[in-house]
Amino acid sequence: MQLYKNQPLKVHNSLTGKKELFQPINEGHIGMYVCGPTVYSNVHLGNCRTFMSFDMIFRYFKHLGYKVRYVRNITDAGHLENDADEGEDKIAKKAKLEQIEPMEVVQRYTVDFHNTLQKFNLLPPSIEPTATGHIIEQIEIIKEILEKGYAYEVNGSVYFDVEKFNETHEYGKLSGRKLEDMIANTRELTAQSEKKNPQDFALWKKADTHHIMRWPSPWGDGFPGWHLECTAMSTKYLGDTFDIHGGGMDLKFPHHECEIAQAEASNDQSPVNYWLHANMLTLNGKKMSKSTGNNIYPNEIFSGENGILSKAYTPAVVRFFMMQAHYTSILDLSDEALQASEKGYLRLMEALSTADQLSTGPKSDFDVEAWRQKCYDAMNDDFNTPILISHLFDAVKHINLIKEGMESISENDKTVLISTMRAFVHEVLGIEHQSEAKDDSQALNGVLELLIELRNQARANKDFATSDKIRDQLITLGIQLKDNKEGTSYSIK
RNA sequence: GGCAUCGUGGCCGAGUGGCUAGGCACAGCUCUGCAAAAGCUUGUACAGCGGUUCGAAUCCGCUCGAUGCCUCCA
Repeated sequence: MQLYKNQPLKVHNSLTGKKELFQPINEGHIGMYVCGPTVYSNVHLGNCRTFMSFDMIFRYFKHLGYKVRYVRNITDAGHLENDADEGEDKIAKKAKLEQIEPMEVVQRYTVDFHNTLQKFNLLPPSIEPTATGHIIEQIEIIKEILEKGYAYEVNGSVYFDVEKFNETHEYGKLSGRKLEDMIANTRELTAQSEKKNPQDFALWKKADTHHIMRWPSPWGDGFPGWHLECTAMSTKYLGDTFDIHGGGMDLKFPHHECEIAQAEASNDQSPVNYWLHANMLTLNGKKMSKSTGNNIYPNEIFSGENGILSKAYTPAVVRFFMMQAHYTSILDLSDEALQASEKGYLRLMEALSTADQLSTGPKSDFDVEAWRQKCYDAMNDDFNTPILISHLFDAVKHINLIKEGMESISENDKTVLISTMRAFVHEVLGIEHQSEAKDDSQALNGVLELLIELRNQARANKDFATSDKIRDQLITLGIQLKDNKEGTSYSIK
């Protein structure tokens, strides 16, 4: 029996603003689309948070036994830089700036994107389609929308007619906006545009003579509008209506609003049942953004080379830090917060390895089954990872108590405890034990055994100068000696 | 200006009508040659002002403040 059958899951649906019981269109199967990055520069940490949140969601679905088709696109064309007429896409601009091919830009930053996500232990999506690989599909959708009368062509560009669409549909339902309000608010400026209304958005843009990224179309050479690719790729791989669409909060309007409009205009059905939005990561209380310069790159955190943090943090620590906040909450990154997370992370990892060595008794002093269900309850409540983690720490406490001989656990409960801990920490949260000085374990282990023996001899001889020297020197190397009743062990940070 | 979200103890961060989330830091205790690690114990916080209620941090209103979107952004 699949887990999902007895673990009812609630998700916060941005479309209704409510937590709803999640029910996939096809039992046991989930189609999920998440807006991926535009690959015109390195991913910053804020991007990573969003993808990490959906990675956790993807992982939990899989853990529950669902078969998930997870589509996350790569935007390698089409995002307009400026308004209307001077429209130029970011990738073309960057390519011109660096005097290289647009596809070189795309390649470089796609590789960076994959490398970074891999460090953060993100699972690859099932399909990672590119915008440039789906130009034909996008053109087809434009044709459909034109046929239905929700778009118009001007000088080789095609625009979506928002006002017309709004007569029969509800533009703004996702972001809680009303078209009348928007019109009332934009009366100033924005004249001399090709668009009938400022709210209209491009489905296809004419490429001027020196525009490098261009494709032929029924309306002349040009390139697709930036909302269209997601409609094309999501419906192609997941169907006209699919279960989940995710993305960053900042994409809610206009991007996702436009996706809904395009899909409804072309095939008259609401494309998505559950819209999920991940909230922003802030730095010094401000949103991280490439354009304002308020950002930090993942590699700067891993290396410690940045002007913001006091030290380096491993990807696992950063991931744990992010998992300690709910995905729908704004999270502020700071050195203090990362330090606190690092300690908590180490304690959790430590408990995970001591759990294996726990000796068992005839009965358990703690209700492992009830605890296990609490972990599921937390995740079933809109993927509440902070609560899950609080329960994991509850288990940490018991593990340590059992180790100290103050509580006991039965063989069976121990097995459940360990497998549940592992499942949630590794499988669902995607947190692995990463330590910097790990790989040379064989030799290092022997050396440490020797040092521990020498130290204990010194202690026996009351030569504390020597024993303390060994202990203190090791701690500066990140190796912690731990004296228990059974002897001395160590852990590497 | 419009729309939206939010304001929780020293810090981070859950929760949401009555039943002290959790992490980190701090303090005391146990352990220790001294420590560290680990364990135990302690913290009555919910922006302000009104209102609803037997009861609100949690619901409603207002005020103040923050953030996001309204132009490309995860």
